[in-house]
Amino acid sequence: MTTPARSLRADAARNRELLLAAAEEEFAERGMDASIADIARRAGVAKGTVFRHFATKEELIAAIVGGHFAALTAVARGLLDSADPGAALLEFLTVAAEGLQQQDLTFLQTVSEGDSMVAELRNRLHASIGSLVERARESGAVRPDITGTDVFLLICAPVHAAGFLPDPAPDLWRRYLAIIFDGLRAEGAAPLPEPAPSWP
Amino acid sequence: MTTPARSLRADAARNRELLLAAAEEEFAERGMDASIADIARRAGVAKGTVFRHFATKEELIAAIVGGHFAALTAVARGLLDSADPGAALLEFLTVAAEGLQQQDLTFLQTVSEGDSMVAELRNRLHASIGSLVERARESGAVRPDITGTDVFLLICAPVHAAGFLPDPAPDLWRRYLAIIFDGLRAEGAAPLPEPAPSWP
Amino acid sequence: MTTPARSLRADAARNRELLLAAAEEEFAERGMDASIADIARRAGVAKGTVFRHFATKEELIAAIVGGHFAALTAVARGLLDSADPGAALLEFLTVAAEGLQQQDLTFLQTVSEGDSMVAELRNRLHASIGSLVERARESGAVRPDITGTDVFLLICAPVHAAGFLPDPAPDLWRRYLAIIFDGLRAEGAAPLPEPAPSWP
Amino acid sequence: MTTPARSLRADAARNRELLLAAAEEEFAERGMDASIADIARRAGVAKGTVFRHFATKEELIAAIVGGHFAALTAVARGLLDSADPGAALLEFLTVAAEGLQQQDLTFLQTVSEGDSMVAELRNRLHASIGSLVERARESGAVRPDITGTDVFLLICAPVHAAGFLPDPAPDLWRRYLAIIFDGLRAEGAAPLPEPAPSWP
DNA sequence: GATGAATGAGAGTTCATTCAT
DNA sequence: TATGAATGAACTCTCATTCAT
Repeated sequence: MTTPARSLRADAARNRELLLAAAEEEFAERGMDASIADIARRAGVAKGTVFRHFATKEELIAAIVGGHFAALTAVARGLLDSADPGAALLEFLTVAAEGLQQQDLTFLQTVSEGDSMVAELRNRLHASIGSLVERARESGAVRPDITGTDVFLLICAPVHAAGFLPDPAPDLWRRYLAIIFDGLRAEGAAPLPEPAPSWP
Repeated sequence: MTTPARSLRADAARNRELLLAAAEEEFAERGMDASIADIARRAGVAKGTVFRHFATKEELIAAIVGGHFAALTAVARGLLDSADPGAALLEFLTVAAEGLQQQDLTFLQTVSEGDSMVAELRNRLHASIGSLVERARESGAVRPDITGTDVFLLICAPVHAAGFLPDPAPDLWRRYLAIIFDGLRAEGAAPLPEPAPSWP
Repeated sequence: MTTPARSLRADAARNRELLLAAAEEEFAERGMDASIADIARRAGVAKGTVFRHFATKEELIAAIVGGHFAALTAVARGLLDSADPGAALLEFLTVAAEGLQQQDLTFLQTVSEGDSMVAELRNRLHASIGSLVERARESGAVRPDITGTDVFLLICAPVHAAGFLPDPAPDLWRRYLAIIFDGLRAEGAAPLPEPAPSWP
Repeated sequence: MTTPARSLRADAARNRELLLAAAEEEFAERGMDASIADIARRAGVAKGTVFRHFATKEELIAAIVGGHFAALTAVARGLLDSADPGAALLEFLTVAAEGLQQQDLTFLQTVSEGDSMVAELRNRLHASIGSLVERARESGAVRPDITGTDVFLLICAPVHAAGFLPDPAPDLWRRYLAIIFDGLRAEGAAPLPEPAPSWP
């Protein structure tokens, strides 16, 4: 009963999602060496179809990274009116790490650094985190000299640390998130060296 | 006082050093995609010379990673009889990060994971860090449930975090080292979630 | 009656044939040192296209050798119901040598020794020759102690012998085939030294 | 007590022999892919020393092939005054095949085709075989239309035929030499097709 | 005379991308 | 629109050969 024109679009949309999912898995397993051919095979489409959806490999990577940024932005915004700002910030970092936990995809960020759409989504995420941190700071949950940029830069650290082990326990990153979050609180700690970085 | 009998070997040894330095720079700038051809060009030697010194690209990477591990082991050992164990641990993490600061080379570790020489050097570094942490723990400078493995895994975190900015201030990593080190101390902090990881 | 649905495949199939022909010529002229680049150039396609059709150089060689085996098997089978078994055997050896005559490709056999498809085709050829020889033996056309394996091993000898001359007359091999075939008949000859070899 | 000048020459001569032996073994095991480096290692000398004795790889191969030709020439000449010319010819072919038996080195002949020293030695061998065959022909031991060139071209055939089996019995070639030699006699056989080849 | 470090052309192979069907 | 065959540049690695020591 769907109109043919729509069914084609639906197919295309479905292919796009299949491709993004396949690409993410493939990048997770093979790192930057994941090939377009393997991604296409995993998604069950032909190589040419990948390029119909994403003109270059970089564009595909940008879509993945941008998707993550957008999802995290939604999470951050959803936590903005939480009653406990400190707990909200911890919750945000936890959810963010859970998304990364399966495999470290941080290397994709470097590749998509120049993409303007990604830059826009990254800015939005940064802004949302900024609000989250501001509330936490005002409530005394984190040091007064911690900024949203600091938190943004530290998101991946727990998963990344655990990833240095060949077969890390699936929840090991929670241990390092706890350590780092304690470092953000650190009641009575001395002021941090180096000024907070400015956002580009 | 120089040994003239080794003049040719001296040339070869010099080339080896030139190659290691060139490779490190090239990997830093280009990531895993650094090519042997570019490394050779930067070192001022022919492509074939790279393979005379390092039979495969992986062997070259292993030499770089192993060299870093060995250097850090020496640093850790030199700090073992320091009067202030807590300061010694911080000093170690600082020197380690300084070595990484130029650029993030952590992706090389993944490649050389299977190399037995690297594994041996990594084990030695891990053991030295273990001693450093044990002393710091006994002196009350760090949480009682922090292990050498924890510290080993966190070495790269400060530099890695700063690296998410396109043009980070050269000493920005010191800010994140301070945060993480505070998390390691965290007097009166609750016990960490997740047990400390075992070393493979 | 042609299948238009396969027009693209037809192009690919044509390239495959072009490549096999070019490879055969190139191997004949240059021996084992024939390069994929030269083969591609002679076939009028890009280097990458060679690898689309044959994943490795060995696979290409296996295709050539297997093709020859299959063609010879067809010849042998076609001669099985000939009225004169001795003449049929001679005809088979003649046709086989004609196929080799252009140039000696026997060195390719060594390379493809490990390939299972080639092994299968070689076994079939061996079996067909076995039948041909059995009939010739029963009819008294060849010595009683000659086996199919003997004949299989001697197929290339006439062409190979002629090939030791720099510019052999194009039909010189017929002279050596006549000599060897006479050796197979040799009425009243003494029994052969060494038992007939077993087929692996 | 040896003069230094002579001891050096003796060393050099010894190295030359070591190299030829090592090269022959290496070519037998690895075929044309035998590398100068492996030959040098097997001979226990440095790569540069190989090139002091043989300016190019082709020169080394020429020395091997030429050595075989010279040795066979000596054998042929030694058999020239044998009482039974037919047996002498068979003995020559047997000794020649025994030299090849260890491994097939015929592919080296192709490479050294252009070398003038090899050509000279090949001509001498051809001439000696010519005398051997002439006597056998006159004595009625071989067909009247068999020439020395025919025999020259057929020398390798027995070993080559046996070599098509993966693990031929060490004396299997004797079986094929018997067949071919029977073909050379073949009393009452029809005249051979194709005229005898002329020697270049 | 012997050594082995250096050279550099060229090998097989991979892969993002294009384009005819 | 989707396909997958074709492309060609780039890669790692090999090896005969040269030459400073």
